[in-house]
Amino acid sequence: MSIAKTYLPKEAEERWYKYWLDNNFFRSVPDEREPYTIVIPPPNVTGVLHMGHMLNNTIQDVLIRRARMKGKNACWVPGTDHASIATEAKVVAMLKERGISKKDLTRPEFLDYAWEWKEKYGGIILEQLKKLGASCDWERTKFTMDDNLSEAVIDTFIHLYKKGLIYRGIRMVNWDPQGKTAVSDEEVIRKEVNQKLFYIKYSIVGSSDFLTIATTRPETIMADAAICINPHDERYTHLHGKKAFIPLINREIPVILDDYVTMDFGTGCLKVTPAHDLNDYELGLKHNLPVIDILNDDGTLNAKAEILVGEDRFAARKKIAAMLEEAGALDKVEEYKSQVGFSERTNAVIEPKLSMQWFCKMEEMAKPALDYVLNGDIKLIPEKFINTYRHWMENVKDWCISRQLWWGQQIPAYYLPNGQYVIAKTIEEALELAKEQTQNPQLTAQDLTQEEDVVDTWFSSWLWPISVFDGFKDPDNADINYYYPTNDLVTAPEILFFWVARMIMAGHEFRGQVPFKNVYLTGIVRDKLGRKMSKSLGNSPDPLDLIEKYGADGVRVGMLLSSPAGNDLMFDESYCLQGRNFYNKVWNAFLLVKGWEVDDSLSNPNAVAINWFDSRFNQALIEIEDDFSQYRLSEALMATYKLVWDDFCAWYLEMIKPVYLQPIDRETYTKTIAFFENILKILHPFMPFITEELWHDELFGERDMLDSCIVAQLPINGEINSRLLTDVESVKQIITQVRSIRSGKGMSPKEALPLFVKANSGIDYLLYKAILTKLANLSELNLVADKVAGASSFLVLTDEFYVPLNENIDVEAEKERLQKEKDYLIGFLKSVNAKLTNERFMSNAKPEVIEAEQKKRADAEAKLNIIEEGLSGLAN
RNA sequence: GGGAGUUUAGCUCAGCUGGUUCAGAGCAUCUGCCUUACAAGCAGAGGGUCACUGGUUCGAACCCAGUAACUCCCACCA
Repeated sequence: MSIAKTYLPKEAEERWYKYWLDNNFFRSVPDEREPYTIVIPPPNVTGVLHMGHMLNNTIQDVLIRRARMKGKNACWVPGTDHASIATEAKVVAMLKERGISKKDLTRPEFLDYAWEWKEKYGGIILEQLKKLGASCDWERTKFTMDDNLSEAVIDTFIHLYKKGLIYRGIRMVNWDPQGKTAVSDEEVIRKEVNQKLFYIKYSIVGSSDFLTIATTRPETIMADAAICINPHDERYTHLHGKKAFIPLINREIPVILDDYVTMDFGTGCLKVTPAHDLNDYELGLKHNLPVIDILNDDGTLNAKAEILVGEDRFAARKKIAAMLEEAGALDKVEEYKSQVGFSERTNAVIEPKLSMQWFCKMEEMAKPALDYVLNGDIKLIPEKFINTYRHWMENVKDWCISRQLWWGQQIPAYYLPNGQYVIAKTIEEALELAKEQTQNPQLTAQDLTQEEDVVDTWFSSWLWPISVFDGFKDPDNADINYYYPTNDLVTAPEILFFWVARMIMAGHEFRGQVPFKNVYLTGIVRDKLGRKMSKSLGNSPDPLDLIEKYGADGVRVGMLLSSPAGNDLMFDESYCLQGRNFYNKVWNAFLLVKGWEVDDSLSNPNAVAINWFDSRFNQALIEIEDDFSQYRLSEALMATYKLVWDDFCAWYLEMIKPVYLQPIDRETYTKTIAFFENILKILHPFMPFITEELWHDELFGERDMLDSCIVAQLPINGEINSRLLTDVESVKQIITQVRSIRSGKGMSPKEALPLFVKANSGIDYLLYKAILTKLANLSELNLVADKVAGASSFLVLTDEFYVPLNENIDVEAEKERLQKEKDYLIGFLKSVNAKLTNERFMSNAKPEVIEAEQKKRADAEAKLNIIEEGLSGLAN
């Protein structure tokens, strides 16, 4: 059992990261080079690295490092998002632990705690990104509540208000009773939930009749304003105009008619609860019904409920069911599945709630944002998302931008004593405006109160590509002029709408330009059973553990190996293992080359191998470039993987490697090192750590330290000798065939075999004698004019190969093999001939297709000839 | 309910404008090897009714229609 050679030591990752930082590799300032810019999708400041981040940031790092190596001025701007609800919730929880209640704090006191929290825990995720090797320009790190970024939020709010795009109004909004704030439609996650459908009897006033309604929310009956039935529903029309008693509280409500009610759902009767359901609200408006809001902001029942006051809505639901049962008003209860909205940030069940909020009109801004994508100014990768994007942009609704929180940018609205308000950046400006508006010069700042609400977090992150370059305060500064529009945005499809689309709107609105040219939408990371990774399932590996186990390079390669754009990625640790094995392979190839001793007196016997690999490398490079240009990162990586593992290690190094302990000639040595350098260059974006480590070895000579990352200038249009490439493919086949014969006969690889060639194709196999001899382990290689009797044989193209063995060959088996091949060729020729004699084929097919078929026929005929000769030879 | 997407080897995926009668890759599997770079490896091998049914075509994994299964997005049926 041999002991595995070591791979990249763990401390090396930290060492090289520090080296990059110390040498300012990631630092970017505007210069005369072409810029390449990515702004990071800012992770929540409360967040810790998860697998989605790993994928996302690996992709960004590959793109940015590649651009940097190609000589562009690559700038990756990192930062975090203040995430109002999530952060405020964490701070409240922290305060609770310390025995402090948010209620007892003033706004500034609370914010002090929040900042304290942010300073303490806010940088964790960015530190984690460094472990992955992320080459961000850390000096540019931004936070969505940095002074300039917050100021930009206020300025844009005022700008949009002045433009008439922001308004205030009472609307039914999605209320998060846990965060005690409104959230936007996009922040509501609908999930199917098993519920109960309660059938409740409402007795008709002045009669023994009753109506039964079905509801999932019996706790809201106290907020009922009417019972609605379909005007065509003959079961109930006689009750129209009558009144019914709400059970338990015995309040009278009217029975009304509306087409909205579906006759065949439930009982065909609908309880109308305008305060707690959007449809009911609209129905209420239509029928002029009162709005009775029985819920407090935290989801408990208020005094208007009359009963169960102070109880939580879910507790109340259970209790009221029991009470109804006792009162004989509960007809039955059925199991029922329905969609329930949950808060994206707190996971609380969303309550539709009528409240005064601030809104941003979207329609006007959506149009140009849609056009950018439709006309290709912004490319979505993969393209299939264009449809979804279009659908959303064409049906866009106004955006509720106010949040009843403290952590965030406070809305710059100031209320006057008369209830009116003014919008201004400062209280001084507000006072001036207020005096003007009220014609009252006596007003003082004390008369004004600023709006308590803050804006939605997305109202700051939609400015991100501009605000990170300070493009609001100073719209003509050197950074924004140089870096904006940015190049690629890499993000998850789930935030296409509430982030990507809005950034495009903001880009147009505030700079008249797209914010980025390409949007690469990654897949969702799932486990290998296809389940989304989540804390509750416990199926998400800790990325830092993976890095510990497989190395950052291994994990990066693992993430990329199976993540085509837009397709979800079924993550499995075995990919990381494959990544680790890969960089270990590179490491070992390095050890091999490193161990060679050069003898300058030797001449170079490897010209063919060197020329071949040179061509092969240039060919692969074109393929890799092409994959990258189409953002096919996993394919680019796989092409690189095969080039390195198969072509370089398995074939090239085996071709040229000298016998153990023998020296190598200078030319082969130099060329091989040059190849290796190129390989390190193409590997670097994928595996920055090991390539950096190897790059600095003395094997590759003295070099300017700073050059080590900027390894540009690959021979993109290098020469490709295609004849050599195809001939070597034949040579490889010959080698495989000989090995296969050996393995089929149970012979040791050490046993050398003779090989006789009857070359019909014109390939000069003597050119490849050294390679064939070495890799196929031949005792001799001879060209012959005639068939060799009694030998194992095989065909490559139309060339015949004979391996005489000591034992006699099995004539019958050989006959059978040849016969099989003959049958195949005959069938094949039949099909080719069928085409070539088909008039329609000849007249419809493209000339090059016909030509190809003709060549196929000629080749097959030649082969058939050889096989027939072989067969007749055996017959004798 | 509306829209989009997927279905190719055990697994994850390629397959560009339709053009071989072995439909490709990586991983996994099987067999043989501790051959002095690498057992985290080397050599060899096996593995597929391209979801199903029809159609168009000289020719279909690819185009069209239908069916089935799965996934995602959007949507107010209590």
